[in-house]
Amino acid sequence: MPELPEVEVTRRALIPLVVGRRVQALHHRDPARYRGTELAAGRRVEAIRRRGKFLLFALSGGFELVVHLGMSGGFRLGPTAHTRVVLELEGVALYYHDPRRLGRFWVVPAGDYREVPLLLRLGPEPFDPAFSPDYLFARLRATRRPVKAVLLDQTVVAGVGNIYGDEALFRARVRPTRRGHRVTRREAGALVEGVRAVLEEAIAAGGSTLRDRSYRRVDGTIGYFQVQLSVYGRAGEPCPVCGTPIRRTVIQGRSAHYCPRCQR
DNA sequence: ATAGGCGCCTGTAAGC
DNA sequence: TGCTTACAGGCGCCTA
Repeated sequence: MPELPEVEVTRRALIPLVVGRRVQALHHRDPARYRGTELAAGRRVEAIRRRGKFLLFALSGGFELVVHLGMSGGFRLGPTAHTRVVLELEGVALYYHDPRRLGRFWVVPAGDYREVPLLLRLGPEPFDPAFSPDYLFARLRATRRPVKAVLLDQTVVAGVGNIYGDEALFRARVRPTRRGHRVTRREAGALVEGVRAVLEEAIAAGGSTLRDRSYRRVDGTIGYFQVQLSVYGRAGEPCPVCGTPIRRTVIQGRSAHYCPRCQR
């Protein structure tokens, strides 16, 4: 399911349900995927933060529950056919739904992310001033990888995934296959702006629910940003700007969509 | 450094 | 209809 907007929408929905409540128990049958969860029992949830695509639940007593939703994870208010973890809190239960089981939980001492190497290596948040045109330009200039691969690299910027990567490139009018070192300073600036704009709009729309309808908000409703997607999943359809058919290609083993006329 | 492939998992849609 | 294949919002690891 989730890229940064879906994770952020999840975070905002969970705050009023969870913050201030004590965790009574955390049930599951997969200690390899959901690690150290016995450490959460009896602790109060003090805050929920987000870093890239990770959710960070601050627990009383100096612990933290780190959650990564993988491709199909999400929280629901009731059980589903693919409930993998049940979080029992005072007065509420949360059901972690994850058909593909690619999501992971870790309970760790607060801020101790040695078990979550990617979290340690994450690049700047997209809305942080550190994710600046100069910064992105420098990162692009240093590599021959396709620019889309650079945007998907969580150590470059945290939270961009396959959908919003394509959309940001479309807005910046840069073709996803372009090599990093051939991106101009001006284009790097447009990419920073494109990433921020698309993420912001997607958060405001409650995230994107694609054709398979697998992404749902915590209350079970869908997100509406898919109606505003310009290129993602639209191969063969006309570009919303110039009408040229959208093309699909593969970069890093993942589909990439672009307008061959608007994006050079 | 980087591309390509596979693995982790399961579900759904498309193609024959 | 039934079977097979491709593909899916993520990420880590291996080989060349």
